[in-house]
Amino acid sequence: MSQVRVRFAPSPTGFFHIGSARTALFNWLYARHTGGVFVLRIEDTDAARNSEEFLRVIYDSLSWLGLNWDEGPKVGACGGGELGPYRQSERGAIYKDYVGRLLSAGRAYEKDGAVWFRLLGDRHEVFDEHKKKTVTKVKTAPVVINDLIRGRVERAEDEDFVIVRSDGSPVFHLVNVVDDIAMNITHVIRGEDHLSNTSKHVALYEGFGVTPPAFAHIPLILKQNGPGKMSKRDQGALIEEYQRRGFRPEALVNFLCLLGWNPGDDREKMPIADIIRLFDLPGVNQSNARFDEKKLAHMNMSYLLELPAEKFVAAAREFFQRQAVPTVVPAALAADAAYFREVILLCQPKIKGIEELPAYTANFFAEDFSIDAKAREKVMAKGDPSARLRELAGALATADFSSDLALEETIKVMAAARGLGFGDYQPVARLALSGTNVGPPITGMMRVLGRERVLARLGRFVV
RNA sequence: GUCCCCAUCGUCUAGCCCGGUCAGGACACCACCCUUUCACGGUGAGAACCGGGGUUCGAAUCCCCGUGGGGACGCCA
Repeated sequence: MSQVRVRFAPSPTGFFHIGSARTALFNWLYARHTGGVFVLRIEDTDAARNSEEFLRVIYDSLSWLGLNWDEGPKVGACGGGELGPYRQSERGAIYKDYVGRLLSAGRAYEKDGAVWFRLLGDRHEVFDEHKKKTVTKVKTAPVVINDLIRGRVERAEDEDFVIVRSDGSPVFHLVNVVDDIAMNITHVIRGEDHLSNTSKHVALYEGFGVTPPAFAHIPLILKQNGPGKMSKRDQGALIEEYQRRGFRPEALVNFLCLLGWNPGDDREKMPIADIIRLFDLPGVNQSNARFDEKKLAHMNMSYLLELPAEKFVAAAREFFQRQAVPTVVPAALAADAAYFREVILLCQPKIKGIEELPAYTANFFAEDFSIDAKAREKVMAKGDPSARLRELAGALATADFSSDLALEETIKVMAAARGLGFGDYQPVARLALSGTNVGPPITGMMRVLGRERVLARLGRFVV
């Protein structure tokens, strides 16, 4: 068989939905797995709802996820191709030509100013409960779809349908099929919500005298709470949201792959190259999957943890730069780059997401941090914190601040001399230094803050 | 209302096609360990074959019915 050609055909509505992302991803994976071509086609027939800005959302989201397209609108290194234009708003003449063929073959007719596709079979009038009106039903031979994921599906289309509106604009079913024919699409991989439409599409293929492509209907993503499929209004539905929150795209991609597909063994976290190698349509599940943000968050953390230092620092800086104006951010960005780097790397192993960073690191960039009342109460309730603080300040006055280990040693020696341990100093030191009882290792904090600031904070802290 | 798809722990899933395993893993939850706080990590516990009929020596696995969930029935895409 010739080269696989798949397509992703989003509509620029201003949102890039997580379900769309997975459809794009599965198409892309199949293209990469088979050495085929991934086509991006923009379904922007609804002129009123489209804009260049909305197109950007699509391009940005796909690029961020790493789903590069071989043919389609030219954006950066992506796009191009001989079978364009790849925006439906620019393909009017092609649709007109295809509709003309149907008209002259008697497979389409005009009624009420619109063009209708004519089904083949006996006709009779019947009252439709759902539409609350009398319609003309057509007794057609059932269409058989050999779905690559679902197997044999049979469905009979039973009413003629509009393919060109009375205002002259072509309808989705028509343009979809025409473009798939014109762009030599071999495999249509799309959401299960289109399974019922497929009988219409197959009828159109037959009308054009073209063998339909292979179909693969992937399961839907259901909202995590409540009934129904995920919609753009649901929590966690938008790709831009994850991008904005500093998620790792590779984590989101990995997570999305696992919604309805698996490598056949227990592996979950895996490099994209492995996924490409293992991915195949028959391995895709048939049942819908419920979205689980906790599992995604865990996957993201896992990727964050292993991110190389410079990439992590860059991701953090980028995230800080995009923040609206929380008080700590300007200070953090104004800070010395080397210092910023030290702070961020100190916190990398401790956080679950990039978005925690501003709050988590706030006390590194400002001296006027507040003291957490609960933490204070806890610390003050045990031992003699005020004495510990004085002793600590004394020891640190001459300590070596160049390494965590040296600091730890200094504190341990000083503690041992008094029959105490590191743990007797850690809580109060943390409270005085950061105002909380959580954070990165205390010696690391001291090293990064430096002697001067550490002593100042210890001295300033009132017991 | 009509049509289509689906059905294993709370969630994502392996196992199903080619019937025989203590029904496995991950997230979440709980306990313990590690520990310098908080995390990470480690160990362990609890947790599922939707129901009913068949077929069979034997059914999560094959068949039928029911129930439940999802989707489609636009001059939206």
